[in-house]
Amino acid sequence: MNRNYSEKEEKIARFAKAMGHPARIAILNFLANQKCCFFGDIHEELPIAKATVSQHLKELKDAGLIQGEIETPKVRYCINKENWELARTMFAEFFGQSICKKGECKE
Amino acid sequence: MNRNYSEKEEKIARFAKAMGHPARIAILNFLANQKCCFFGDIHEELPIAKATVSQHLKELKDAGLIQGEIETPKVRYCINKENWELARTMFAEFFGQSICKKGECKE
DNA sequence: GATATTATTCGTAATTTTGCGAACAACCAA
DNA sequence: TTGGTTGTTCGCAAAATTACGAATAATATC
Repeated sequence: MNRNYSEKEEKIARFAKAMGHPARIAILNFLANQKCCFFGDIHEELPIAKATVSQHLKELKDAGLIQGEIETPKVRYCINKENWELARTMFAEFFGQSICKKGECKE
Repeated sequence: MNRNYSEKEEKIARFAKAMGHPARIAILNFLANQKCCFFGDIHEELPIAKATVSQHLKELKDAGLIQGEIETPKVRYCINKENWELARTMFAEFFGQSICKKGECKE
């Protein structure tokens, strides 16, 4: 047992964890395509109770991937563009790592 | 409450969930850079017990991101290149979605 | 056969996640 | 003031996740 996790590792894991549920992926898809973004519209799209939708939205918000603002009596949700870009970059870099670049992988 | 989740949504969520822990990100980083890939080497890199490492490896394997083969008495782990590519593509597509392309997002 | 090496599996505990309905809060309208 | 609409929060239950040490399996070596 040796090193701890780097901040980068923690960060990408945080994003990934937030994306680790189909409902949250569906929400992000929905918001990314901007078919409007009130809570009710999101809820309508999903096969789960509103309390559960609210919970998923909170997790996405806590992870920084979305943001919400009150437009009484509704709440408008949107992608957090800054962090969306950050996540895009981090995942691209992560998967962009060259495999076996040193030819150490036998096969 | 309306539609169910698409297979694509389920799939990307599955990948994301597997990546949703710093230890598993660290493992993937390690393997992607091929500093060798025996269980012991991976365990050495991480601040957790071997039983826990084994569990994380199992989850990554179940998600399809890695594969392992026995080279008695050791076990060699590697990135599953096919699914790694699939994941790379899916995440790129996911984040590549244009935001507010229809100009519906006020701000 | 006895022992050493390597990694998985078992059993267990603590915590987190997921999900729901009911209750609540905030505001507007009648 | 009494409702009506919209979402969040509360309280709870079931299931999954994370973690560990001990036990086990599989194979080599003495």
